[in-house]
Amino acid sequence: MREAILDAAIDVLGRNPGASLAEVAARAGVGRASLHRHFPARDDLVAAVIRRCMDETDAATAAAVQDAGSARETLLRVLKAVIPLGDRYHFLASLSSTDAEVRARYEADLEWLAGLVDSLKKESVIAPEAPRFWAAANIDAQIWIAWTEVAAGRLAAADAADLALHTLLEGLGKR
Amino acid sequence: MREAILDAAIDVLGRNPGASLAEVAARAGVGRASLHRHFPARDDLVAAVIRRCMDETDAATAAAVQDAGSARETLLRVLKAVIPLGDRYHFLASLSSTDAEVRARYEADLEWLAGLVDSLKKESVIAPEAPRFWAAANIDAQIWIAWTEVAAGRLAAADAADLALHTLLEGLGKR
DNA sequence: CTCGTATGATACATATCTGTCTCATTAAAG
DNA sequence: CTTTAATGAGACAGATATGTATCATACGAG
Repeated sequence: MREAILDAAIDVLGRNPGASLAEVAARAGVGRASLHRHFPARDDLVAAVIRRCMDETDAATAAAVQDAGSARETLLRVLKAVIPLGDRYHFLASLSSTDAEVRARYEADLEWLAGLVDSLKKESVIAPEAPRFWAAANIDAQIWIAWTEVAAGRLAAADAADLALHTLLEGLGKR
Repeated sequence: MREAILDAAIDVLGRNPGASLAEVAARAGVGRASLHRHFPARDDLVAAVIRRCMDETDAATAAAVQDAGSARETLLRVLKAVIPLGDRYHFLASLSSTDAEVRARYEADLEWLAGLVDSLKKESVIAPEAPRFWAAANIDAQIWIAWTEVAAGRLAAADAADLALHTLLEGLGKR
């Protein structure tokens, strides 16, 4: 029940952040009153979805990092783990949350990504002259693009992470 | 007057697509009634902003393409011309328009970009094995990232296009 | 200066969304 | 089978945004 509502909210609010709760309830196959029983106010629902999205990406990345040897392998594992969660990204990007906890976690995630960039530089995978935030933004962008292309059916899910990693490190130019 | 309202709408609705027309009018320094005189309904305003954004990007790219020798030079000029229009991108991305004309123009722009990718492949700038839409999506992403970093003050505007082009073609990896 | 037009402020009716409440029904636990 | 809790449907009031209408004022053209 709770889960069905949260899934529906990711889908509906991800496409249109201004959608009504009636739409979310309908998508979840649930009465509007029941939605309010689980999430008294709209903000409660939004906060719960944000928290759930972040929990899932954190868990996915944590599992991916487990006994990964190099930073490059870590990056590839993270891409493989996170690209399928692209709809979560879409949802988070579509909102501008003012919640303090949410903002703090977002900052922490960004800092973790920047730390990964540092490691990649230390291991000579990423060029040292690449700006830190530029690199982090590019990783994010590759995740976004890969998910979009997979969702559109133009790219096989199995190929997505490798293509993203290759593009990120070597670009699209002809050798 | 009209222009001031459209500028305000790009700013306000770009940040928050659900913002009220009162906010747009206030940002424009205009009475709410005057806004309705120029744009009878909300949809009229939104459609006008979309059309204006597309006109500006089309004009910018058309000027950039003027007597550009190679496809690579065309790409660089387009990046230089379009990155400063990032707020227009932000606005367009924040909306999901159902207007037929708007959708048709969007498809046309996308096809133009894909055609540029084809030219880049013919000139051996982009590797032939790079998927067409993947490449186009990456060009879009570089524009987005570059504008974001410039807007955040982390990147000099003069460096943005070159960095974007370099990242697009050669990636972030160490040579 | 005078007239006409555009603007801002305000009031108003309408529509939509939100959150609460009630009630009948259903499903599960005892 | 009985009881209890959860659900769906619907009614309801309040809040907010929208679109229209009115009126006084300021600004510019003639």
